[in-house]
Amino acid sequence: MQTSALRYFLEVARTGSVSAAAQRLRVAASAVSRQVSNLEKELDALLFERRARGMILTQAGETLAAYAQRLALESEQVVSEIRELNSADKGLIRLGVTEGLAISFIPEMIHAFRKRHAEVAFDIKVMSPLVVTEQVRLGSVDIGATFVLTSERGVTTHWQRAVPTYAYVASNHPLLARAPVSMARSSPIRSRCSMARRRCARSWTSIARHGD
Amino acid sequence: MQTSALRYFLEVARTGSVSAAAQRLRVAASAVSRQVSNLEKELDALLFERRARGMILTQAGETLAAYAQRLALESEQVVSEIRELNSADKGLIRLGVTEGLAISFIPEMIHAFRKRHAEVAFDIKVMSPLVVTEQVRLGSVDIGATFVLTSERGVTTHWQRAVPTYAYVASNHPLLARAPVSMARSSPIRSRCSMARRRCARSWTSIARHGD
DNA sequence: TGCTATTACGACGTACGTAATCATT
DNA sequence: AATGATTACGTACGTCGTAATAGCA
Repeated sequence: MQTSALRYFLEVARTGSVSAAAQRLRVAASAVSRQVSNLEKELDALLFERRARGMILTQAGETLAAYAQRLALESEQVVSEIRELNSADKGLIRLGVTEGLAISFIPEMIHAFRKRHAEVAFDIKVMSPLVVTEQVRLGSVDIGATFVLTSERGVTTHWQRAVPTYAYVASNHPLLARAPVSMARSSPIRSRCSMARRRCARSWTSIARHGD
Repeated sequence: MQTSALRYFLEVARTGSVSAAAQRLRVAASAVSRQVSNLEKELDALLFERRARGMILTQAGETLAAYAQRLALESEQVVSEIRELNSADKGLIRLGVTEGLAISFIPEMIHAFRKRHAEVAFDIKVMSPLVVTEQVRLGSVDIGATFVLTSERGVTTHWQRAVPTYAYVASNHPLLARAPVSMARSSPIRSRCSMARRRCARSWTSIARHGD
């Protein structure tokens, strides 16, 4: 992942000797010596003091060693992060959806998808629209489904379609007097009180994924 | 400084296109494509989604891009830090010394050294022993000279020698009654009051440099 | 003389560019 | 067709290892 010059250099800094570093790295001493030398030429600075019994870091060397050390750790970390990313998520798609979609729309979609890809599992979380976009951006979910989102940085809208939207109000609500309404039985969930369903507007349902 | 694979990858991530990245990097598109492909093989993860109009980062790609971005900045910073380190300090040696040495010991040493290397300048700062070791560790001075320092992390003692140490007291001080003393004229600096010089013990004068 | 780092040089590998090939619209 | 990514292939440059050389106790 990182350039071999820095790996060689770092090993020399650790062991204090070109030959010892070469042994650990399982390469010829000349290779190590050359890489260190190239590094010094590129940086236009001496990295080591050459002493009879080995190499001692100069100030510039100390600076570079501290950097290389940090870099080695971070790179290690990032690589393993990426590795587990695509092994853990293989066959698992995490969805973040708003309440309405979780009931009606998404289950059908998943059902259809799993007919063709039975090996894929879904993890569905229900959340508010704002949280959906946030989770998408953070990468906590792979795909978000929500109502119109004003274009958000870090989130790409990949698909959207219009769906009918309704307002549920009590049957004696004043709003019912102001426009034509289509009455309907309330859904089982809301059966405790009598409701009227009124068409309001077309709203956009969006499927969004983490992106630019 | 950093591997070209990451530079290429980062440019593709920025521009969202292999050909655009190649143009900016002034290399063939095939070279860029190959490096990205190699990176994907090495990490065993897809970094981009290939779309008709270009390349879009996957989650793994986002992770790597964030890392590569940070790395690019840090590496830039370290390189310039090292560059200015050895250009500014060329021919200038910053010394941190304690008071006594600044008067008697160091000037002679510098004088002798400059007979052979007239092009080297010295910047002498007088400070307390504790501060000397601290400044050495921080790299604020190149070389510190002080009395015995208990072994300090981050500071290497390169040279030390025994020097006679004296206590100066007023000539009528009670201490003078308790042991043999060798009287001496006070130094010009201290000529305002009459002093007696008394040998106390051998103390170690140390030359220390920033190191391990 | 023994230890270590560095340079010389031939062999191999990697990265590049040109050009042909895919894939998508 | 047109745009953009990828693959094929020959060349050039870089890196390696062996071996010779140089610097320091």
